[in-house]
Amino acid sequence: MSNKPMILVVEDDAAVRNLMAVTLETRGYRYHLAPNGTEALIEATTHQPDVILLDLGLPDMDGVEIIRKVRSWSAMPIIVISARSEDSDKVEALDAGADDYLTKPFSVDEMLARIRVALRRLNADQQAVSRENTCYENGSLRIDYAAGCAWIGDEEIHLTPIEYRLLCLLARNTGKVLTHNYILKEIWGSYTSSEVGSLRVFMAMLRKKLQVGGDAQPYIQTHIGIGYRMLRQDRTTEDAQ
Amino acid sequence: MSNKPMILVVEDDAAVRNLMAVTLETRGYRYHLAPNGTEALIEATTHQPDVILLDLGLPDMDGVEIIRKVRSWSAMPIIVISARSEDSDKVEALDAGADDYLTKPFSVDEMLARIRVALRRLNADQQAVSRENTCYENGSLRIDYAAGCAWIGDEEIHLTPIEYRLLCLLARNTGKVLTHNYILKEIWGSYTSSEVGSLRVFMAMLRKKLQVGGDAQPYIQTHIGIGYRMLRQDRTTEDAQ
DNA sequence: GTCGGTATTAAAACTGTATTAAGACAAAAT
DNA sequence: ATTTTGTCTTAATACAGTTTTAATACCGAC
Repeated sequence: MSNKPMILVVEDDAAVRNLMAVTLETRGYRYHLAPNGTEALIEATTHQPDVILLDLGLPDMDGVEIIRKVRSWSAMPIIVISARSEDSDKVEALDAGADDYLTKPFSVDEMLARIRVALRRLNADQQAVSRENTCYENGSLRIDYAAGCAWIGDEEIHLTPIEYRLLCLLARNTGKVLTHNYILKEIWGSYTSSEVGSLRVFMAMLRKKLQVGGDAQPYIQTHIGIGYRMLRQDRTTEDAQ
Repeated sequence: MSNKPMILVVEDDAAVRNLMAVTLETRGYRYHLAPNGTEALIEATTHQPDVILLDLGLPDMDGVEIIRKVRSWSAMPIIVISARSEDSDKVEALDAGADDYLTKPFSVDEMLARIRVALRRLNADQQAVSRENTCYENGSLRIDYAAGCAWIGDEEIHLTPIEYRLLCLLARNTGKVLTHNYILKEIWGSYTSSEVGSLRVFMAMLRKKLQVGGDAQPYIQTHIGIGYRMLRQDRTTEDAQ
């Protein structure tokens, strides 16, 4: 399938046909139109659409016939759109091979949703592709916020919860000086003077852990009497050599 | 698939539930009944139905939630049967992963026809879909989502429903740290009733079962104070030797 | 040299975790 | 109905990792 899914619209009413065309176009679909059964079958074979939207009330051919013919050589999704709302009609079309059945008048949103169902089934695994870029990179330091892990180069560094949150806080404010009080409030919620000692211990720990594999880049800078700052390290050690 | 297709009916109204049971039985289907979301999830994993008929108005859980949860480990057909006829409800359910949407009151014949559509597609998929689409592999661990089974090497490991869903959840998020709360919400639905203690027991169980046949790869990693993570184990034990 | 603020280290206190076993519970079989 | 089988939860124990506390060494400024 190319980037945009292709929909074949089989509908004899020109007004409805055009409405569908506009709707599909604005939603990012490609489409072909067929006003009758004969052309529908030709279009279906020549353009190999991803989904067929099929009106049953066609002038030249019974809609169920079309379903059977298409089904004889293809399993492409067929969504019937029909004015007939009798159970027998639905059952007949569905048993002939249709995948879905919408009765007129129908909601455009519902139709689009059912098209998405058909497309989703076509390539079930393609939906997982859209993955956010949740990574932070700085020098050879990399943080994957989604995974909740950090690496120096290729080596993962194990961080305790407080260490990890501290690193994230510094990373999100790279270049900014964060005061002791601000950090304590962000990490511990509240602060007392005695807790500054803990902060220092964690900073020492972080710095030590950020030095694995001979990576001696000074990520964390001390600002005496104020707080700490994460420095931007654009060149990695690999690049520098 | 065995001789008779298995349908899971999720419906809180006992009268409707029984009506469905009778209908399905006379048409030659096997069935299981679930009056709420929690039991629905258990049934879905234990009996591996061919189709789920899902009422959205359940007492304990939002129906769309159930769709999402089931979709996280299975592609089994889900036909929603709901009293809500709003477009937005339909779109939400369909986009969450439902395959079809029927509004009450509905025709029994139409329902049966739409079940046949789902079953027909299931058969087609099972012939067409290759193993890679439905299988997860990591080291010598293999999960077949379609079959609902897991293996270490050539040895199948028997998993209880919760264990299986837990493993799938971890597998789907290989490399990511999943928090306790997230896991509890995904598996149990709500994390107020159950406690982290149960989760720990299941994790211990899973780890033990993943160690059959001298395969001592550490698949599941603990992140203290946070949660768990499934590690990628690219080299299998066979390859390593 | 002394002083304020800081880095580093080690051990104590604490919290969270693995594991086991026993009891509760539900489904299937007799 | 009753037993059997299997699963899930709860509770108890020992254990590991994390965080804090405290003690010592450091560095620059005055």
